[in-house]
Amino acid sequence: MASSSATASTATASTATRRSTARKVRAAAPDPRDLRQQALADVRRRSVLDAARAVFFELGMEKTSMREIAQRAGYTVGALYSYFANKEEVYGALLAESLERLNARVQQALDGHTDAAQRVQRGATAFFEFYRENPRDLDLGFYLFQGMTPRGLTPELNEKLNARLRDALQPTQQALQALGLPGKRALEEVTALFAHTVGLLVLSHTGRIRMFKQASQDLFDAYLRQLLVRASGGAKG
Amino acid sequence: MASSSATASTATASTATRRSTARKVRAAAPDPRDLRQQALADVRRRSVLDAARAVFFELGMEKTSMREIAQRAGYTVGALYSYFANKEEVYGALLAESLERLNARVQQALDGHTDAAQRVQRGATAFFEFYRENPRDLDLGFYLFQGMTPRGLTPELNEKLNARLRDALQPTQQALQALGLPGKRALEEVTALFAHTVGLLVLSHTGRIRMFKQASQDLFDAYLRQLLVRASGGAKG
Amino acid sequence: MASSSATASTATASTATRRSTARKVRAAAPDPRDLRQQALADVRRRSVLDAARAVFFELGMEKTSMREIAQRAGYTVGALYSYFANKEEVYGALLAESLERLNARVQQALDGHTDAAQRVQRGATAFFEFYRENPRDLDLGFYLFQGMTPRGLTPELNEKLNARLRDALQPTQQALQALGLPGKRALEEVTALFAHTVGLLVLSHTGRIRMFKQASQDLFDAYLRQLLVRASGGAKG
Amino acid sequence: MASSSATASTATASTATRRSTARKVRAAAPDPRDLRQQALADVRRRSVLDAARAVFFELGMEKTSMREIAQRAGYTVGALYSYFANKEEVYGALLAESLERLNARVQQALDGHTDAAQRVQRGATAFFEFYRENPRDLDLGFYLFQGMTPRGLTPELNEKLNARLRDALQPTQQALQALGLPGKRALEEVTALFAHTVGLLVLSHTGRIRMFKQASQDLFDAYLRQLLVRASGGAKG
DNA sequence: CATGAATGAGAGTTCATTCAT
DNA sequence: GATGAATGAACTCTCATTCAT
Repeated sequence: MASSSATASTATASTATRRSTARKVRAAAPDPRDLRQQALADVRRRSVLDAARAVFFELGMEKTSMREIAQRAGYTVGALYSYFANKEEVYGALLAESLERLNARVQQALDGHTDAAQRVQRGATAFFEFYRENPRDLDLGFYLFQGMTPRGLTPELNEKLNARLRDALQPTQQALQALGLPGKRALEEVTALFAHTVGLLVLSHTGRIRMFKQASQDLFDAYLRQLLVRASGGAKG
Repeated sequence: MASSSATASTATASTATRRSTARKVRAAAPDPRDLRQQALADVRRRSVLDAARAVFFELGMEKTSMREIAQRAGYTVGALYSYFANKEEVYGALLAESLERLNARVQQALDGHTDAAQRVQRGATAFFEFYRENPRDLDLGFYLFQGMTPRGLTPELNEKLNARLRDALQPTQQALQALGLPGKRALEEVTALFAHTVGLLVLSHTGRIRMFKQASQDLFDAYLRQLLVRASGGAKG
Repeated sequence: MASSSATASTATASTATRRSTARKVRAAAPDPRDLRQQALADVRRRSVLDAARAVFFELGMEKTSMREIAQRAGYTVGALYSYFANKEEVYGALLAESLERLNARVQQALDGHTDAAQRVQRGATAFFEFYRENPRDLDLGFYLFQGMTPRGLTPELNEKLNARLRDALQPTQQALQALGLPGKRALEEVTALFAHTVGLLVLSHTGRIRMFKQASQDLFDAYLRQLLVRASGGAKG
Repeated sequence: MASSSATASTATASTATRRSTARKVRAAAPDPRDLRQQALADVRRRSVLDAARAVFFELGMEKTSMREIAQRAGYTVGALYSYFANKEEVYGALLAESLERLNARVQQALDGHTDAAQRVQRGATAFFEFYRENPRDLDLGFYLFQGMTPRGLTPELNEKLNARLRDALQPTQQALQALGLPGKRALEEVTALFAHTVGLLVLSHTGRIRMFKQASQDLFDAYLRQLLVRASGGAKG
């Protein structure tokens, strides 16, 4: 499974960015006291993140401030900076979380289904619906790549997030191959599917689709039907 | 052509938003002095808009401030408020302008071409390329519908902008009908095309497409090819 | 009548403050063209004042701006400065007007009444009710003496306004004398009456009287009754 | 005494308005460090208030700005917002303070005096003199109820301030009852006294009393004398 | 006389971030 | 690790007033 190793990646990264934590480098025999500290820190970091998500989902990007997050989390402003180097690291962590939820949703949709066509259908739909139902998660992704300063999105973080995004689409890609599409074609189709999905969501989210008196769900279904026709027929594209 | 009359609409509206202009109502015989005043005002408003566009294209949405625009335009901050009631009205005007450029580009691409398939191909491609080449114009459209407060985007302005956007896609829609698609199907296809385009552009713009090692142009071409197959074949969708 | 000469004072003053009106000093034989100009100017000045009053009564002191007044009057901002040297002169004129209305109201209440006790009662009540019904007129008076810069309230204007205020109270004072109070005592009583009235109005206006669960009208009536007892009985105070 | 417990109320409230203080709830054993922090905070808040009062008493309401207060207090503008949520909260605190001083003054004047007539005389005079000597304290009260936006004067604060104002007049009211006036009558008289006082002060403050060539002190004394006659005689009003 | 663009100062408020304690 | 006061720069917007035309 493509995501088997990636699942843990965000968790291990969770405290890596902490500043000025003079942890002694010690290869083996982890001090139990350190472990408890670490666990505590993770719990607290998570509680900050929960607050951040709540604020962000309620008030949106513009109105989300460190003050507001701190207040909601029951911390003081300064305390946040023990867990996150800056505001954008908070967003980075939120996005990472969001991608985990996305992957979980997709996995769940596929669980127990082996038929390739069904896997395409179910995987893609889960992806689409996740974002349609949670438009703030879409915002999150956009902010990171539009508004963030370089330090907010390090190449490493970027690659990690990309990997998780690919993970969410990979089952669909593999199912397309199972249907007979060559690897290259399967990649193309999954990318196009991704783009189509994002486009529909953006237009739906901004109310731009209504202007054509169309529903995003219908359009998505139509696209998916054609994709399956192409894939099953093994069309040359 | 749907856009023939609409082209001028934004231009005449350009000074309509100015506050406290208590011009006496005079039915006929436009005072040449008034005309010159009006022209001057338009020139100045345009120069502010030019500055705004420059700042916006350079620094992006977040970093664009009234101060910055004023400085670039060679005005004081207060002076801007003679031309625009608030910051969001500036954005509104920028977006209106942008849509005019988009329409011009599409019209130009279609000019002299009568073959329906060619018109689909040229119109859609012009649309796509306009935004691919000018990603900030895409941002503009997004901002207005995500971050704007109610007063920034009045329902009237919203409808006007929507209309211009539809104008840019209508030639394609009509060409699809000319190819044999029923009206309803043509509308669906043009909406899907629009969504696909936006999706590709967003992913391309945020670098998310590279992650699949794909080029947005190729994907767009592929989508267009399929669309033409569907349209020419009169497929049931 | 105390106000006989004063009635015209504000009218003649109305255009005296205009700046840069290079009217030739000419003792006699007024040029009919000048007269017409003058009349026109007065009409326009009045229309500005009407707008100012409307704005002020609607929006209150804080929200009343030259912009707003100009807009309401159908003039541009700059034009106001042809009629008034500055904002505070507008307020001064408004207050003068207000005092004229006050005097008219008092005169009307007294009209045809010759009984001294009745004159005290009617004159004082008219005064009280004028301000109770038009609290903005009270604001006007306060602003001038609290917030105005020296240039706004010249000693001359101050004296003129004071005179009109005295005019409004003088009938009451004279009636008190007619009831038998010596001049000094009548002055004291009318001043005290004035203070009491203002106090009640201020408390009523700011909602401070409700806190004692009292109505200003009842308290005023009670005060007036005692005053009449004192005056009629010729008490020693 | 009605005000015995109320005296401390404003003091304890002094830090209650601070934002985002996420102090853990701890029933007993107040951490001495917390106490010191708290004390420090109170000292600083007080120093801001002192600066605000100084600025306000010097420049008046209109010219008092957050910038000016910050400068005088030796803080940056932003720092003020740690202590007060907005400008009007500063005024609210100033008024609360002012009312404390008023009450102290009245209490001191009454201290040790048991004769009812004397208590009326001394209590009322202390009230009058406090505001005559400190006209800015009068302004403070007026501003809050004229210019403040809703959020500046919450109903709770309003009630608290009203209560303190009543406290300052209650001794007089009770003394009037001790002199034989029924409760209702005592309330009426104290309200009328209050109104009379305010009226005299306003006129004195704005210079309108001089116009009658009267001194506010004399008028106040005369009013008080009559009041005592009424109260002692038990007149029906 | 009237215009209306422009000034320039100033308003209140918000914010991410820092740092002594 | 946590506090919370403080910074300092930034923000949008408003205003009375001036002045070339």
